[in-house]
Amino acid sequence: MIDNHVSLPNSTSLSQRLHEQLGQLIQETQAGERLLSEPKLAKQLRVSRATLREAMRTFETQGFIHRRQGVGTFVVHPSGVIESGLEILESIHTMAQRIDLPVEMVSFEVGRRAADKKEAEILQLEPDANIVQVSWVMAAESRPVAFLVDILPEDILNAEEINENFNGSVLDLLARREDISLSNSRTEINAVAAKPEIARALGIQRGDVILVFEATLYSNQGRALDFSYSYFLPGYFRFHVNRRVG
Amino acid sequence: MIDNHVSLPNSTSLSQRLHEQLGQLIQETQAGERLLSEPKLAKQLRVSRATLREAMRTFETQGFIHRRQGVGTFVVHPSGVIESGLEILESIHTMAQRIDLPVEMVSFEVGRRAADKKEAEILQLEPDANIVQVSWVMAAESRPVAFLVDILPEDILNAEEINENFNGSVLDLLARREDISLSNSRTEINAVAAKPEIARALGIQRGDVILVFEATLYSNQGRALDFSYSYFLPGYFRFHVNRRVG
DNA sequence: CCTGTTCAGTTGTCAGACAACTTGATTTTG
DNA sequence: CAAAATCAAGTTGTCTGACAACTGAACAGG
Repeated sequence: MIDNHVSLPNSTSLSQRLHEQLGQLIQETQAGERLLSEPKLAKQLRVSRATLREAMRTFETQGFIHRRQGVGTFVVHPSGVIESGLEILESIHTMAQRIDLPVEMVSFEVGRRAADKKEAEILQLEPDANIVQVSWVMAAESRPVAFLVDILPEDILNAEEINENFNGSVLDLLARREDISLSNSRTEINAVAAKPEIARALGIQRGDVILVFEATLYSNQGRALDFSYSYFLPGYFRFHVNRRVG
Repeated sequence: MIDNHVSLPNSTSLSQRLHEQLGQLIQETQAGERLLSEPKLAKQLRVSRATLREAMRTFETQGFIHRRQGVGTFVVHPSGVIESGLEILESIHTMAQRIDLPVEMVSFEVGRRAADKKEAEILQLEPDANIVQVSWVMAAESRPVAFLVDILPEDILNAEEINENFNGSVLDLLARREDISLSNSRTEINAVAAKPEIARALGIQRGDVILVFEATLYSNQGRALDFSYSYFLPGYFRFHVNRRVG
């Protein structure tokens, strides 16, 4: 057995591995069941109790386990796949792959124009600064199911770069970039009646029901990198959130 | 100065206080700014570094701070109020109060009937077990804005208890109960066209756009306590989620 | 039967230490 | 002089061992 004191290349992999192991353990444990005590679990997973507790905190924060002093740690509700809800940001493309839904990109447009007032404010730009707009329609089984629009400052991503590398997700494009580090996205959720241009893109009637996400993506430095509208045809996707009691 | 080693009544208040203090500190710090180093911050907040780090994990998990080994901890995006998104479960009633929206309960029904197949499965009941159904319409400025339906096993909450204590939220009712401890809720989000009964309740046209939440509330033991449909008239509420990059 | 006590096991918190990493200044080297 | 290598200080990541606070069950005494 390898002593965990040896100098491994660090690269955040210990936390990461631990997180995955613990997540798997929680998933394999039935709701209501107790976990091994912290000292035992720490020994078994070959980490210190402090490190284990930090990892546990992430799951507690998300409501998957519940700790009671003097009693133990209990699994609350594995409920299928952990972290497949909205709390983790992933591209629609990745999401579709995960549920084995074959999709295609049926139309694709890149434009360049001045930002309007709302866009400038959200993206923290001077008025009339230039933005790049990427929009496309995603189809499953030859049927349009989502209409995606991304709006970015021109200095983040220019039109050429998009035309070269776009594979169905601005998010994936940004994630591969070395010079920027993505952090999180604030996503507003709403239901609307389809406006004519949306209806046309999705092949539905004007006024039909649409689920829309309005999201702002931030870098680790707190800069707004991307503002997007995502219009989903109800029924093809199931979005859920795990909500903790306050 | 008081030594923090004295025996205080514990009651989870240390973690709680620390969480609030840290949350406030993060909110007061501009996006991109660095926090004090962990040893300094721990000394200032009068907790050990280990405890501080656990608290920081909760904020990191939610994407509010970002830690870089060897560099420091940075605030990502305070963005107004922390934890006001969907990740925290609160009643519509509480939510309305928080944004100073005066609301009233314009209709209210309690019924008792056998569970259908879907309900029995979700609530983990035998088929044809009895359930209690509570439904009501919430109005703001004399206009219906939401239609709420709660479905509970009869042994959790009986009709009499509801008639006595209902103040506009089954969640608040359950939260006050000593014999059960709430944990989390899995909430599915969708957009639908209003069915006739919903349209009637909300005073809109059949087929109008409605935002609907389908939620299952779980206890700490992993039991499903409540299954609910919440129909929201778009525009009166703003729901958002903070999504971490995976 | 009921009540209070004890005890083992659990999570909560602490202090101090070292490892790994980053950054910028300093020194060395070509 | 310029570039590369080294160093130093400061930061987060992790470990160890310890004690406090709490819970639940077993136990003793009424």
